[in-house]
Amino acid sequence: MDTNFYEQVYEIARLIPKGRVTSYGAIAKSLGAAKSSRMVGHAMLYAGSAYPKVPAHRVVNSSGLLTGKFHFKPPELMEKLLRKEGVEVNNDKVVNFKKVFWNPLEEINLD
DNA sequence: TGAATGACTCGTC
DNA sequence: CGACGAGCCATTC
Repeated sequence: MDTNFYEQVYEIARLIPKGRVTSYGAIAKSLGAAKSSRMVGHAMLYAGSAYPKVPAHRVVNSSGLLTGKFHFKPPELMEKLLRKEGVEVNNDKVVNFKKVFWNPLEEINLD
């Protein structure tokens, strides 16, 4: 896919450190398209087809809710993976979201 | 080409 | 604090 937009999303998503999560808006913002947060979510759908695979489970909405968990093969996989990486998840939402939140804008350098 | 859709976000009630 | 509505943008039919 020459959809560079998605590629950028994957790039950011892949940069998400283990045990950390980020929001669609944050990724979109890092791409310079803060308003295209929805596209980030759509890109995540392609994540399964993308390679290397993208840790879509580390991407949640601005509230830390696992909005896209139902899109996983087993909807519970997302939460499972996050917990496995050390991210506490309760009621489909990330616990201490602010603490585990990973801001791409601060980590990524456009140098 | 116009209309519909979505793993979002924000402001109001 | 929870529910509702409108805005935004790229992709698809």
